[in-house]
Amino acid sequence: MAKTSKALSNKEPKTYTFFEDVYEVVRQIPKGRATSYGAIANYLGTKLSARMVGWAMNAAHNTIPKVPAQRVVNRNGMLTGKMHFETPTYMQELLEKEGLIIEKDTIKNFDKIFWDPAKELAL
DNA sequence: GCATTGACGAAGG
DNA sequence: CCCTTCGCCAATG
Repeated sequence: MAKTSKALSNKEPKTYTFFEDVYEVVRQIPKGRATSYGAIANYLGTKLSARMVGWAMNAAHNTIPKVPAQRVVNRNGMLTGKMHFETPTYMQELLEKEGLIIEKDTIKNFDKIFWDPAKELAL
């Protein structure tokens, strides 16, 4: 699990395990909850590279079904990636529809709705 | 093949 | 408390 693309650089760079793992976790985030890149990275064992999670999300735009990336924000609860959506406001709208409260591009009560995969999915 | 960048995060000043 | 720097790994120029 969580193998790097280098490890499987056979000639089919489509088996991005790391990316798929990220998508899988993100899709399991319950409605009305949110998590951070670092939390996912921590769950995947690459906590020192939370940036890779964000990088994975960048490619998530082509995945089917679409990954609810709006539920993934930075450790501050800020919608840093909203600019990568179809529209800069789409991310916030989706979250608000799920019952979350966004204030100044930041999720209110983020510490309460925070969903930690390493804890909730804790195996 | 080296330098820069990036949807992050923790630490230091 | 705000801002800067460093680390991490992969992709891109």
